Amino acid sequence: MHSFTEENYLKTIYALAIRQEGEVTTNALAEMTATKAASVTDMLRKLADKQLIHYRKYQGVRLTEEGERLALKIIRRHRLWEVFLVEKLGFGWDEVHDMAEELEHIRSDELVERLDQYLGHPQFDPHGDPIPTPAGTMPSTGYQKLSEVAAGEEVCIMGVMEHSPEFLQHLARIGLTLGCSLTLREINAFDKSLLVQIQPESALFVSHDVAKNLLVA
Amino acid sequence: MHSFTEENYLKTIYALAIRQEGEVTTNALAEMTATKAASVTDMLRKLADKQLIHYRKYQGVRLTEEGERLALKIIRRHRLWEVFLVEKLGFGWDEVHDMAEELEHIRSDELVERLDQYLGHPQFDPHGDPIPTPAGTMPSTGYQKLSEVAAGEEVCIMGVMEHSPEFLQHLARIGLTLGCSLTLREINAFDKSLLVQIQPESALFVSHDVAKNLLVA
DNA sequence: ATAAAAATTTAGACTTGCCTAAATTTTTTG
DNA sequence: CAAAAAATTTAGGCAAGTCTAAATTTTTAT
Ligand SMILES: [Mn+2]
Ligand SMILES: [Mn+2]
Ligand SMILES: [Mn+2]
Ligand SMILES: [Mn+2]
Repeated sequence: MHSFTEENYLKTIYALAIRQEGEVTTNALAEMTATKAASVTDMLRKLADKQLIHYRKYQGVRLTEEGERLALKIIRRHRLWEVFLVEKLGFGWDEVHDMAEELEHIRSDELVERLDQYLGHPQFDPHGDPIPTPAGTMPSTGYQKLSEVAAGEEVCIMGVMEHSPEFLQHLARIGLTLGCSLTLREINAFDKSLLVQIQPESALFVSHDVAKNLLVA
Repeated sequence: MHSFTEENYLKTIYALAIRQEGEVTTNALAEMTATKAASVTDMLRKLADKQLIHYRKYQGVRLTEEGERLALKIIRRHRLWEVFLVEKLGFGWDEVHDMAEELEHIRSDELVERLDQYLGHPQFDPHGDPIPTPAGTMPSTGYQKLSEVAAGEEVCIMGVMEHSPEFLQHLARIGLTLGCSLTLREINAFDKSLLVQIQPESALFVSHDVAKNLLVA
């Protein structure tokens, strides 16, 4: 079987690989896992030995098919537990990440599939992220970042790219929630902040930092 | 914080301490944790340093107040997760122990208390074991072992002292379930097996090994 | 095209939890 | 009560995962 640590590395490699095309670097992994580059190198050798990654010294790293299958399995568990915590136990979407980070390592396929059924086979987690299939494929969403939308368009908030409690609580404070539809009125040339309209009466400014972490359709 | 391993040792010390009065021995712990005596000694020194146990070399070990509080906290989590797995996910009582063994280490008091509420504050787990209070006390049940009941008495099955799938599945096979009431007809002098009557029509023999693992009231 | 800078790997060490073998203490027994 | 047996602890080591410091490779800049 695989250790918690190995599972976390696979998940992190997967996340970094989709964020920026190409091979994932040692330093990027060190930053994400809050360890040092030397420790990452040790683990990469181990994962390569287990055929979970393709690894060439100094050249970066890429998941093998088996590695990606495993990464998606962990992500599926994480997101299903997040749905459980929000839908059944009544936690806020800003509170569930750390608990799911532990629950995702509980080793039972039967448990995950029963949980999925109990939750009614949800397609998305509380942050709008798609839940991988039991077979190990990631459903694709056609979402784009709010920061890439053209002025004048009307869109609906479908997900977030950042899961920190700070960001999620900030969204709540300025009145943005999942499912909320809005019209992009203006894009400020100076700081790239956006003027968005939610209600007919009320408009608000959204910073570029926020807009690039909001997924819309 | 405490490691999974430390938490498991505390739980095991608690379990051994109630089974046989007095100090818990190194060998007993080694057997229960499926490790060697030398490893147990290492861990006992560590738990004593953390003031979780009273430990005198060669003399055995006993939980401190803080150690017992912690042990009961882990047991509470274990039993609440077992209720969840059986009541909400539909697992059998013979399938849930190993999963609960992992879930009990998820570090969030808020999670446990919300789970408790979601489950309707259950008093007993699927095996009839009482669930410790949030304050850290173990509710006492007046149950006795079926092997200690006198012939002629009518009793109700309230719990089991053994959680292995083998034992629980055997109970199902011979037709005994939690809550099932029965009359003890005879005690066989040769092998201490018991003749018990469930339905007016049907009686069955129960071995001493089974009877001493059944709790009744 | 080199030299400097940045990224990465290697070397050597630490912690946790476990092991085997040997030493020590306690208990049992003749 | 002394010798043998049993229980326990100590000594020394191993694997996983981490670290710092030093060496090596790759990238960037002059
Ligand atoms: Mn999350
Ligand atoms: Mn999520
Ligand atoms: Mn159990
Ligand atoms: Mn139980």
